[in-house]
Amino acid sequence: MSRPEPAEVPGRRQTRQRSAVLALLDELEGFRTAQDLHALLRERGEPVGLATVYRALQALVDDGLVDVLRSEGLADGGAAYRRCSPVHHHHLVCRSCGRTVEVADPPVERWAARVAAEHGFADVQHQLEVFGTCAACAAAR
Amino acid sequence: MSRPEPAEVPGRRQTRQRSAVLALLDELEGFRTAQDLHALLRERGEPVGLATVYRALQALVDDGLVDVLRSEGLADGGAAYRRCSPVHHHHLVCRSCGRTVEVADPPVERWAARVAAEHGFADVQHQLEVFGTCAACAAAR
DNA sequence: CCTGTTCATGAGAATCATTCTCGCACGGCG
DNA sequence: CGCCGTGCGAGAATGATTCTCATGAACAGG
Ligand SMILES: [Zn+2]
Ligand SMILES: [Zn+2]
Ligand SMILES: [Zn+2]
Ligand SMILES: [Zn+2]
Repeated sequence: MSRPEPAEVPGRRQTRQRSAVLALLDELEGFRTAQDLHALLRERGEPVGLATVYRALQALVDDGLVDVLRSEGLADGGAAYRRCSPVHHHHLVCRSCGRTVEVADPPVERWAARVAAEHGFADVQHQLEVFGTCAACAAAR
Repeated sequence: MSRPEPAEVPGRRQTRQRSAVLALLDELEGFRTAQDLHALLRERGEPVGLATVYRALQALVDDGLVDVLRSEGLADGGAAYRRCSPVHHHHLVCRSCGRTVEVADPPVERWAARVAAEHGFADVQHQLEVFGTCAACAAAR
């Protein structure tokens, strides 16, 4: 279905490893840790060094093609990555399988800016994530 | 001024170290890392083992007396802790000094529940933090 | 107050995700 | 085809947090 692959960013070389990481992320529905991705690539016969996976993910995050989640909602103690749309959005994440839905909430955007201004804060950013158990996982237990 | 110290939770022993950690948190305005707190206690002549600081903080978080922030907004790679009120709230945090204001946003509470329900998610939780530069830090640069 | 049981402490080792080091391979370009 | 600079990978290094385990303190009962 979705295979837009605007994976071309000037200054970055296109290598087998980087393409493999992005291709894998394109197929997965939810957030996955770097180590998960590394293991999956290895299983598929696309051997990529762990350090390279981290580097590729970092580059993708910098280029805005991938979102990173550090909250404790998922993964015991590691960051999780997901191929996301480049427009501002938030996530509704399944705690047990990682399945994720991108959601937008215009009201919270304004609210964050307003409350920050009221308290004299500048340079405002916000971070909003919703965690839960998806229907499939709820049924499977 | 504020010295309510409801530090009594059944099943937990009251020790010098635990009291010291909570007392220190009561005086600080913003989020601090475990290692920061450890160093501060040491400077004050209240020597507490680092492992104990971690254990005390964990207990306080479990008891709902302290909030923990894992986002990358503050502290390079570590969790930060703060004495917070026990009612549900969110944070407006200064990226540079850690100063924090507790804020409430009823609308987002309803929004989170609704959007989760629409997608078949149960057991919903949410997490919202706002980061910025406070007036004092903005002036100081 | 005295005493035993139980839980907390702390120094250091262990864990674990992530990053760094550095020699080697390869992409892109002339 | 051959160069230059970047990307790769294996393993070491880092850094926060947790674990281990022997010792010491809290607290209920007597
Ligand atoms: Zn699920
Ligand atoms: Zn937003
Ligand atoms: Zn500030
Ligand atoms: Zn809320």
